[in-house]
Amino acid sequence: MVRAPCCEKMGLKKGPWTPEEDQVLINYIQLYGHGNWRALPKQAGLLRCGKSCRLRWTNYLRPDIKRGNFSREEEDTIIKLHEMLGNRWSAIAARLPGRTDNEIKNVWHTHLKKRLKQTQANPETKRSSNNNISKYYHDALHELELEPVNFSSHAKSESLEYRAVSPQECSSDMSTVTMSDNNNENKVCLKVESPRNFPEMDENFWSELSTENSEVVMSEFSAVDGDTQLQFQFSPLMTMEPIHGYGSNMHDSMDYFWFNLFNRAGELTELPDV
DNA sequence: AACGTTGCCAACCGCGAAGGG
DNA sequence: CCCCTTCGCGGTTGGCAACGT
Repeated sequence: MVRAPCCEKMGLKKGPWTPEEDQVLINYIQLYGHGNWRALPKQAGLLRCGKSCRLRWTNYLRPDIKRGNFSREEEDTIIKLHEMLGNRWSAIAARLPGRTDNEIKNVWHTHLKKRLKQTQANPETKRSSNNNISKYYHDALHELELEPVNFSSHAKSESLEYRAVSPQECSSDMSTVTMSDNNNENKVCLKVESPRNFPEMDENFWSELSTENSEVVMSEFSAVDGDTQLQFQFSPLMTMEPIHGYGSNMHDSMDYFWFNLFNRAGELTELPDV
């Protein structure tokens, strides 16, 4: 394939944008939108390539962009999401309203990598981050108007800190959790009757969840009378240990997992109308 | 004050995916 | 299918400002 000529050879401008150029781009997009980035600069009267215009708009001029320093909560979210998603900056940005992938990437390389190193060297900081996971999980639930799943903590053995919660122990509004030891390879099997109104998720969601940095394998998924039944298999706890200090016990792992689950569910329910 | 170094961030580059013809 | 264009993503760079010597 023949690559398109670069901007300079076409006599197009490169480098920092001037306020005048910004205004031209904003005015044009407000009037006509940005259906075709390649054609846009010519139509708008800008001596830029379409790619440069797109970048300027998506990373800087878009009206919904949040400027200014990242809050501690945003930084914590980035660290958590980076654990789950790796260098998928656009996927991380999709979960941080008003922040761009470029901005998040910069923050990661300039601040958070360092902070994470310090965090891993300091167990006390690690503990406070764990509390944030729980917070995000509950925030996500609240946003989706879902009831929290009732996990009851109980040290049944060294490797298992949750016990089964009988329906009698839960109020009628609560979800129920049943748990059984799966004799097969020391795995723990957890069956969850999900909260009401649990969002519908497609195959991609589940395949991504079970294969990517995740120690959780979904073994069954079915919808019964409008309710969703989920069954997950958890690897032995020792395999959760390497995840940067999370999952050192079952409680952390469950928070981690539910945060992951509901955060993604939230995103899927907020897909824009086509 | 002058110079070198480091940190930061906007912008660029190149690749791969998606999609239309 | 294949070819080509367009778009989006992640890695990298360049220039500026702050800081150190």
